[in-house]
Amino acid sequence: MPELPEVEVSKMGISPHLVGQTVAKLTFRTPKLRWDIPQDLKKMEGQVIRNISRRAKYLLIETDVGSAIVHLGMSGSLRVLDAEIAPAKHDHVDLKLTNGKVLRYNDPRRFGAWLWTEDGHHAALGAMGPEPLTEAFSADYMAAKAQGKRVAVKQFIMDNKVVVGVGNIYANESLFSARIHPTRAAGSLKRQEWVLLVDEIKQVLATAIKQGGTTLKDFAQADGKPGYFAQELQMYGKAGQPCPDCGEPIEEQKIGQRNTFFCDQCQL
DNA sequence: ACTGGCTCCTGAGGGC
DNA sequence: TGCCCTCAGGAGCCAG
Repeated sequence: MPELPEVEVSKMGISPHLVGQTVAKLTFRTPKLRWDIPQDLKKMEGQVIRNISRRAKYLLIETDVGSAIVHLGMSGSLRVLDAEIAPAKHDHVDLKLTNGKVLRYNDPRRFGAWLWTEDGHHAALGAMGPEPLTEAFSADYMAAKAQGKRVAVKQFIMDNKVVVGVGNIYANESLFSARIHPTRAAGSLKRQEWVLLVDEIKQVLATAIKQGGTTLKDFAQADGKPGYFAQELQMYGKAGQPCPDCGEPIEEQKIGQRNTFFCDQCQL
């Protein structure tokens, strides 16, 4: 399940292979992923890739005539390969370069997306909260935004309109690190608790990106598993196991259709 | 304006 | 060994 760190690591992994290269051909082996794949993407053919950028969990492959907007969904991955290598199962998109390489998109569950924008705008990119690793994502911002909200704090920090890029795994982990109970109403957190939580979210995301950075060769996490950060996880997927802090069994509960792991003793 | 629930898809994993 | 059933999960969309 690519979360923001995985997307960032993917960006760092593919950028050196793509930027400055010319697109030879785009091939789609499925008409749709999460949404229909727009034929306009073929306008990239013959264009030079100027830059790869990231907004939330979307990657933008930028050319002078427009940009491909790529989302990895929960099982998507990007690899740069020799173009002669035959596509495998679930290899849905090829972006072939004139230098004999191909950017290949694999996505078993097809929750991902390839979209097209000519002016940098797209409905998928609209109405999003700040990036978590910028100063705009602060305790003051969150305290103000959460005022009067009764929604569970876990759902709140996973809401892209509040802040982008905090997925289920990192929401669980950062709430434990901040010792805040996931079912608390977002509006009930004291300012000091936002200070702690915001700090933990930033830290856990930054650490995960750094970990990914040490294994850049494997930037494409093709399976749905947590990946390189797995050994760092304290809560996620550990129901029944002892809390690393107090030893009480870790609880599991659905919050907003999402599996949630927490320690009833430590998280208040 | 808020909030909760549904939906897409397929592989993995549990039960028998 | 193998089949069948259930479920996870990002995020847009819809209904109440």
